[in-house]
Amino acid sequence: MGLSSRSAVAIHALTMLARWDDRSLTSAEIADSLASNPVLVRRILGSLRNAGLVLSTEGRGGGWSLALKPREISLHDAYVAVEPGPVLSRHAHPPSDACEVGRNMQALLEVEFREAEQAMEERLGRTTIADLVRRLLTVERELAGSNR
Amino acid sequence: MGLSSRSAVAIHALTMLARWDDRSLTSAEIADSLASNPVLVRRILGSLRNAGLVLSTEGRGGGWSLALKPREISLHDAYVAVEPGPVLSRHAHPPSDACEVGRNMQALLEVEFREAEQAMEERLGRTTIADLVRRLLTVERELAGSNR
DNA sequence: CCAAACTGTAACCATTATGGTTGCAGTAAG
DNA sequence: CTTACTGCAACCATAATGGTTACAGTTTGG
Repeated sequence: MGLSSRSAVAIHALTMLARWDDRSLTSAEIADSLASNPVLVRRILGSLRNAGLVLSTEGRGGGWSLALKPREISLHDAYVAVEPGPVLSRHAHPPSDACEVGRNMQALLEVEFREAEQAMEERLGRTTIADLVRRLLTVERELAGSNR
Repeated sequence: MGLSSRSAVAIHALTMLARWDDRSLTSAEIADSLASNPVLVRRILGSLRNAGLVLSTEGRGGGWSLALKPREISLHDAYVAVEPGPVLSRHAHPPSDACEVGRNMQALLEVEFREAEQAMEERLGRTTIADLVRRLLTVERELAGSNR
């Protein structure tokens, strides 16, 4: 399949925090929306907090809120905060040094893969959480109109 | 980590086939260069054959060769031939339909992730196996020169 | 005709990542 | 002092991955 769904969860959570930024949300509320569970949400929001994207407060009435404005958080920010490794995996083992191809392939591939990943990340950086909230509200408004 | 290393193996193998395109290579030779084993190589080359990139001949003296010219095979071709799923994973479960964010997030993310993946694939499509062989030979030539 | 050298597959294994879950300590508010 | 949170360790089931063995089928060379 590919990477984990952590990026999807992170972006989902950030969008919720931006959508209801007048109050703080609990990990249980976010887990409900994700049809997941609070511990998983806290794990991922913990990574986002380490990256300085969200804040958490403990104790009763605590919860999570954005540390930055929605327009200051890109999908790329969420992605790098929660996704550890590279998208395109390199050789499992270093290839044979005895082979002309083997001893050069890693370096050649490293360049190609890195640039391909950067292209993807650059594209992710073009959309912000604010963009998602705006589109979200547009869709909801149109739905409300058609249900009149 | 991320995706499998199948793309790396596939590109490695294609580069070997292009480098020594006067003869056919066996899965054992390619496995040697990869410091891996023949069965794994045959599995991946099998995918490349299904994609029409390589040919195999059975029996004694058999092996693998390119079905196209090296300049007609891009890294993207190898990537799509061996990599099944998308790079960026979507939600593990469909989110809650009761939540305003939940019921819209999948569609919004689908657009963003797809475009990001396309940016990556577009970049992979810009390099061909012929490019890799050329760079490979350049490096080897320089090494030979400095060892004089 | 037979042995050697290949591909093609199925089956299996160990390791790892992932999502999910339980349990519990710590903290803050009412 | 109880309630409602976060924080975190521990654990589980599942799936993907790379690796390996085994063996049937195919082609060539002697």
